[in-house]
Amino acid sequence: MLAGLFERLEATYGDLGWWPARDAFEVAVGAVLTQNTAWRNVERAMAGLTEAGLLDPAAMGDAPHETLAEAIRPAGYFNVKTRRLQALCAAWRAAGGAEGLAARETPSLRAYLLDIHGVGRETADDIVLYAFYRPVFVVDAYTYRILGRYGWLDDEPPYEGLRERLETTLAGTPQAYQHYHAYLVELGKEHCRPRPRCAECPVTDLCGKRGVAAGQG
DNA sequence: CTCCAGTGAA
DNA sequence: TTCACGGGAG
Repeated sequence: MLAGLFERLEATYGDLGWWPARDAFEVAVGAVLTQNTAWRNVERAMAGLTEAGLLDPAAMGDAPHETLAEAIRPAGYFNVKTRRLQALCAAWRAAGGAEGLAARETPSLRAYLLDIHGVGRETADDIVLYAFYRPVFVVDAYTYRILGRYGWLDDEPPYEGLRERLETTLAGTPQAYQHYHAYLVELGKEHCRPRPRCAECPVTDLCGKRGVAAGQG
């Protein structure tokens, strides 16, 4: 019963205030910047972009590599992320901006985003869910780790299969999926870490692998 | 599987 | 000092 897990997480965390952004483009930029990067550092990079006047598809897309790289430096991987952001800008403009993208059906939107250099499945689904409010469960490393320990995963199902299975099981609204993903990230950071801290975990009584020796989970 | 890279907590 | 980070490409 996954529903029970998410009910408990909702009771524990409520609204975590995800995803802080002013518009769809800002969500997409944040999604690229946060790849394997702490959100704290993404906030600094976003501030750098605002300060440099680059938080805009045209300005960012036309900026010199060095200029953009310098602005996003705190987020790390600044050279690869600069190329990815500029690929994002090119695709964003070619699609007719946020309006053009919003006009697409969800499968078409996902496919279009996945075609962009630097936009993988999780980044695409972040954008689809948080920028365009489509009902998509964002699967990430936390999802595999938490649900695996929880005892809900058979072994290690492929991304798409797991995503569809979760969406079928939960049948949630976009808002529900926005919260669910935030809950798993929070739980994964605070308790269900690589080395689990089960002692103060809010869902330990529901977990199939509670009491597992810390070190290998 | 290996880079990419800065930042703060443990 | 190591570890971990709202991952993805080559």
